[in-house]
Parts: sequence; structure tokens; C-alpha cells
Amino acid sequence: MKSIFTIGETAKIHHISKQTLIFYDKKGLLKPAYIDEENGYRYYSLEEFAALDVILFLKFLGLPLKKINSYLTDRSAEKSIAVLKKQKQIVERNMSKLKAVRAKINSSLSVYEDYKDWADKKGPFIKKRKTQHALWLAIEPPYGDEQVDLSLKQLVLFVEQEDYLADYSMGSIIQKEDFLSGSLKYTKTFIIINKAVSNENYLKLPSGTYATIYHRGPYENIGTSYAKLLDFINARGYTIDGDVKEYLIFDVYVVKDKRDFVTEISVKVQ
Amino acid sequence: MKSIFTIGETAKIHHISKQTLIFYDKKGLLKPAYIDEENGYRYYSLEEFAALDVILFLKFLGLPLKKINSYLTDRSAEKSIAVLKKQKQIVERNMSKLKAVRAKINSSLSVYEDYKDWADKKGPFIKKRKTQHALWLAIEPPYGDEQVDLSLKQLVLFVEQEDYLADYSMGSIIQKEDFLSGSLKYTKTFIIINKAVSNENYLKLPSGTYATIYHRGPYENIGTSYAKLLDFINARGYTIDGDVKEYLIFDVYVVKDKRDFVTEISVKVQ
DNA sequence: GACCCTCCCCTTAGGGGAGGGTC
DNA sequence: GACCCTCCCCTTAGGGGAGGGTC
Repeated sequence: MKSIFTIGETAKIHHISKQTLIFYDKKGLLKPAYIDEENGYRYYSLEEFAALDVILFLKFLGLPLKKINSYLTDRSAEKSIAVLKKQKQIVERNMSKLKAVRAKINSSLSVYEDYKDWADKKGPFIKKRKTQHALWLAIEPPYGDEQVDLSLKQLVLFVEQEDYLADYSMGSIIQKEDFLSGSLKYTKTFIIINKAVSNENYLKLPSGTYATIYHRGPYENIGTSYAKLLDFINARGYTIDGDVKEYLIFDVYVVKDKRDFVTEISVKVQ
Repeated sequence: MKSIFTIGETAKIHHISKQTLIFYDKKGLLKPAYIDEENGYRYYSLEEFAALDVILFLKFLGLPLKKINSYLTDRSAEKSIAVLKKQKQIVERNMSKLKAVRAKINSSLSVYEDYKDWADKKGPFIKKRKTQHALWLAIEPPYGDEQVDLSLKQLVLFVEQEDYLADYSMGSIIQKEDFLSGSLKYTKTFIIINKAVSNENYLKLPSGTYATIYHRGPYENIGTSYAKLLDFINARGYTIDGDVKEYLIFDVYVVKDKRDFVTEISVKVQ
């Protein structure tokens, strides 16, 4: 290894591009050891290599170039420690954010994976459910789509604010009596949250056996799936234990074509 | 909650700025439900809220707007799952990078913290050291600063390439005989690495008792610190066990003024 | 032939106004 | 008075050339 290097050599050794070095030169972050006055060629020596090491290390830590520059021009042991400690905090914060992102991805994926396990079921079937926590909101008459959307939006806003959003699992509720009488009256919406909370709108979805059907296609036809589910429950001699929940699995968030919508209808039975 | 919203209301509800909504409008990412033809005012409805939720969720996952746009215009269950899985990978990769950054920050900080514990020591003292792993490189005559810098640079490049850089702890070595005769001949450089490796230049720094002195100030005067260390060893009747290592604690990377340099000189004794 | 130079335009995701009209 | 509009300029850290000279 010699002790004077062209811009190309310097770039290669440090695994950066020539443009980067030109850019650092312009910004005053790293000037070459000397510039050939004839042709403007930049030449670097070991002294610049040391500075470049510092720059690349701090860049690796996530420091913006301006801060690197101010550190370089006025560095001290105290500053160095301060920079490291501050970047450590930033790293920790980014780590927590990434963990939250990962958690959301995983819970969204698990909703889809769960659906896949049952995707071949054309008709109603029995499904075991674990306990889930939810918040509910009453729907105003006339209990139409507009009202359902509005209250779902309010639920999402509320749980995002309170930071206990689980996985964007949500849906609407038809009361047992309405279900039995064949009426599709949505009186409540709900959203799954990640823990039990002390809120008057808290709703515990108990573990147990659920009669379930996946409705595939537009909402307009959902009545037929409700009818099939009721027939299934009656034929098997089950007793209904609670209101009927309708979960959005593949909704407007996920698929574009209404024919690809998937809605899960589920009610606890004994 | 009503069902038609101005840009300001929409922004507030979703914790974003008005500019962001104007920007999304321009980019075709999210058009308002309608625009007042008279004055150009933008109005949003629940449908746009749903789309905005998707946008903000995907943005939270780290997706660039272009990909969000292409997802929105052509979404499906498969695409949704594919996006989630891909973002999961990216998240995992970012997590590992952050872990590496954190590890480097911590080991750099620990070097400084360790120095702080002994910073009040003006003269030589005894220090216990744990086992450390290093790579060494021979220095060519005339064993000057230039040669030392060159070989340190080569060590850094090599260990960065092999990805077993520990904490940028490095320095140079004076052989026992030269130390005893008062000669400051640096025949090797070394760099601490994070594990033992099978390389002919691997050097194990054994745990044990080390006679140590911190030299503060420019390198030019380092001879006096070596002399003090030798006097200390002789006065206490220790036997020297191995070569002398000189560690850069606060060097040109950390402090600007040569008078603030700190170098640790350490040799194993019995 | 490989290397270096100086322009110059382009990218992401908006932020911050100025200047003027509107609920 | 608070809100909305359309420009228009600015930011980070370079990437990708074009056009021309150099080791």
C-alpha cells in the first residue's frame, strides 16, 4: 500500500463512489490532500483516510452529514461520547418502532393465514376461537353502510390514539334475536384490541366453539350466508350463545374487486 | 362525526398536515371526493378516509409512495400478503443493522467508560484485563508514524471486510527487549476483533495483571511515559511477560487538539 | 483504455412561506 | 378570524450522465 491515492482508488478502498468523494469535497466535509493545479485531479493521503473513516463510522451510526461536519471541525472526547449516547437513544427508538411494525405485520399476516386454513370451506363449519378483546360502538339508525363505516372509522381513530390497536381486525354485530328472525340489522361495530381495558365499551369475545361461515363476494348477497349459517345451527341442534359477529377479512383495504371480498360470520354456540 | 370533511379536518383527524394531502392529491395517490369548482376547495368523505388509512398503514410499514400507489390501483389478497411479507424481511434486515450499530456504539462507549474509571491515575498502576482477540501486522522499517498509520489502515480495511470488527480499538506493539532497552521501536500494529480466528496473524491478548500508564498529550513526549512505566515495574519487582501494547484511546478520531490525546501503554506482568 | 474533471438534471416526501381569495 | 387555494423555493445524499481532457 502506497501513501498517495487517486479519487478512484480512495473510493474503492472505502467501498464508496467517486461521486461521494466529489460531493464531500464540495461540502467541505473532506478535502483532498492536494489537487493538481494543471488538471484538477484530486489526491488523497492517509490523513484523509482517517477522516474518512470517522465520517463513514458516524454515517453508519445514522448521523446526518451536517452534524458529522460540525463534529469533525470541533471534536473532543466529551462530544464524541455525547454523539455516541445520542445515537444510541435514536437507535433504541428506531428499534422500538421496528418492533411495532413487525408486530402489526405479523398480526395482519396471521389473520390471512388463519383464513387460508379454512379457505376450502364452502359452507358453514365449527371453529374454535381463543379469547379476544374488543371495543364496540353503537350504530345509529338506519343501520346502513354509511353508519357502519362511520363508527368503524371512529373506533380506528380511538384505538390508534390510545395505542392499543391489535391488527385492524374489525367488523359489525347483529344481535341474536335479529339473526334468529332473519333480519340484517347491524346495531354495533367492534374492533379487536390487544388487551382487556376498563372502558364501558369494552367487549370480551369469549373462547369457545363458534359456528362460522365465510361469505365470499359482495355484501349485497350476504343474506344468503346468514341463512345458511342459521340452517346449519338448527340442523345440528346447537344453541346460540351471544350475538353474531361479522369480521372483515378481505375488504376494500385488501382487494379492489367486490367479488373478491371475504367476510367471516361467526357466532358462539353450545 | 359527519361524513364530509375539509382538508384541514381530514388532516387533523389523521394526524398529518394539509400539505401532505395536497401532495397526495397532486401525485394521484388520494384524490378528494370532490372539489368545489368555484373556489377549488377539497372535500373528503369516508371513502377517502379508508384509502388514507391504507396509505398511512403502508407508509408506517416503510413502503415508498410509488409502491403504495401501485398497490392501491391494483390490490389483491395475494399482493397484500406479498407486501406484508416483503416489508417483514426489510424490517428484519433493518433490525439486524440497528443491532450492529448498537453493538458498535456500546463497545466504543465501553472503551471510554473504562478509561474514565482510571482517568485520575497520573502515574503507572496495575490493571486486570480480560482476554482479548486481535490481529497484528508487521511494520516495515523505519518504523515511523507513516508506517504505523499505513498498517493500521490495512488492519481496519481487512477486519471491516471480514466483518469482525469489535470497537475500533487498535494500537501498536513494542517488543519486550526494545522496551527494556528504552527503544521506541514499533514493530507491529494490532486491532481488537470480536472473536478468535484461525489466521496466522491472530494474536491472543491473555487475561491477567497488566502494568499500565495513560499517556496524555502528544505522541512526541511518549518516551517519558514508557520510562515511568519501566521504573514502576522495576521498583515493584515485577517480571515482564510479553510485548508492550500501546492503545489509542483518544486519538485524532476523537479529539482535535494533540494535547488532548490519550494513549494507554500496557504490559503483562507477574 | 481506463481514469479524471466540471457541469447539470433528477430523486423522496413533503415543509415553509407569499400572495390572494373564502367560510 | 380561521381556513383554503396556487405557485415557488428548499431540504438529504448523492446517482447518472454528457462532453471533454488526461495517465
